[in-house]
Amino acid sequence: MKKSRQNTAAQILDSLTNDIIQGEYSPRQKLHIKTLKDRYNVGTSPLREALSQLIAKDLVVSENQRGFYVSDISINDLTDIYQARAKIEGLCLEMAIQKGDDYWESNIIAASHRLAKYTKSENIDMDEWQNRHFSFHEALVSGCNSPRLFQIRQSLYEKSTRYRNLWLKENVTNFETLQVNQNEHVALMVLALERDTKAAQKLIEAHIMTPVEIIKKSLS
Amino acid sequence: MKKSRQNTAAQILDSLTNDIIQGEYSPRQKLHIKTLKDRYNVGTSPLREALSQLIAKDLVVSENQRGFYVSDISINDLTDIYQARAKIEGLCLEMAIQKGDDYWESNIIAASHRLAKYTKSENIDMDEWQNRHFSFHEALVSGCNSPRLFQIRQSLYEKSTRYRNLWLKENVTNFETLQVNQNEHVALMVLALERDTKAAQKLIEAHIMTPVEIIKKSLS
DNA sequence: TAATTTTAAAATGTCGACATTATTAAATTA
DNA sequence: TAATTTAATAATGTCGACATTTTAAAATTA
Repeated sequence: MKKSRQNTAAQILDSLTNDIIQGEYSPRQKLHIKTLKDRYNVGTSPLREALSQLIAKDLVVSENQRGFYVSDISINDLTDIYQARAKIEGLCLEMAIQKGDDYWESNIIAASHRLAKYTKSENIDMDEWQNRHFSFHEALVSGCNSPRLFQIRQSLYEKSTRYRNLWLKENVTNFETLQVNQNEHVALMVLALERDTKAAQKLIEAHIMTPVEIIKKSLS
Repeated sequence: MKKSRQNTAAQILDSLTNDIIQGEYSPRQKLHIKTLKDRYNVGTSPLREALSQLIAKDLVVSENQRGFYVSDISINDLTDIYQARAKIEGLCLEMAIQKGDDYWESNIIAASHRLAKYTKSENIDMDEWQNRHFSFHEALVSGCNSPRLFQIRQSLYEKSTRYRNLWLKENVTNFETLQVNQNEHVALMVLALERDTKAAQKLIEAHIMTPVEIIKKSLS
């Protein structure tokens, strides 16, 4: 019956990571061993191994003999994460523009087209939009060719997503914002293809920082 | 008898991290559960929890049912890590120069003095020199005020240290290099105090990349 | 009543045992 | 002899049990 190539610890790490990022658990919430064992149907060891990795990922904190808690959030941390993310994305973009080849260019054009088409359409499914949005930004930086920077980028994206989701719980994305945003996407593509490093970097940083003020307000 | 405020998993994580970075274990070396249990005098759970965190830190890799291995090294990874580190250090320095106050300035001057004095001295203990060198660079970026970037910086530093140590196993640092290097340190201080962001950034990136070529050769 | 101490309950962290899977060695076959 | 199959040995990953510590509740004292 055991078919999954993953071990229990890895599986539960995925589930927990997801549940925390999706806001299934609240900041500072206690993560009782017993409760989690029942919920995910696992034993002590793999569960604690997964929690250990979440500590390394800063999504969980622990105190000796006092168990595990979901990491706290704060305005300062929100700003710091988005700021760091903006800078890293700028770095990746810089390197991508330096090294990007014809395939890099064409992938950007393709991803941009898919995003633009969907943003203009009538009934927008936010999940699908997120996918296309994500793909576009990935296409932009995909030429950067630095596994480590990409890993850092991914890790920061994960953390920022958690903040965004905690916010989306109470707010609905409005469609005007999407359109305004879309102008920036087109501009980004143009700057990247023109290899205008400085301008592209400046714009991507601003673009990423856009939601910060909105999220800030909803956290107060 | 139990006095340490840390649990076993945290203690062994420290030991293992250290041993891997110091080159106690070789790249790709198998980490047998049984052997480690005996060596560090611990049970299965805390050991596996520590190994789980090391996986998240990229110092260890694992395959289901095939155990744990020390992460492999490669020329590509070496270059990537140092490159990323140089860029991140540049970012931190940029922010530090923007935000640094009088205390930041004075700390740089102080750390620079301690490093310069020791570099000129006759019998140099490399550990002490490393400390002062580390402190100087920390002083430079300490005004940056971004916990997340600092964390990334620390993590990359750890990884690069491993490469450096694998190299130092066979080589002895020569004292001329230290003197040449020292000129750059002074230059860095001056540029930082003059708030010349661009020049300081450029120099720190080059400074960090210096050892790459040397390590590259010794890994071939 | 408020503060402190004592007692009871719950939760954490560690261990060794065990089932499952991988690896090595021996035996069999071509 | 080389390749394959079978048997044995070893290692991994998971579980539940248990000792230790923390937390909550009850009892005691001032």
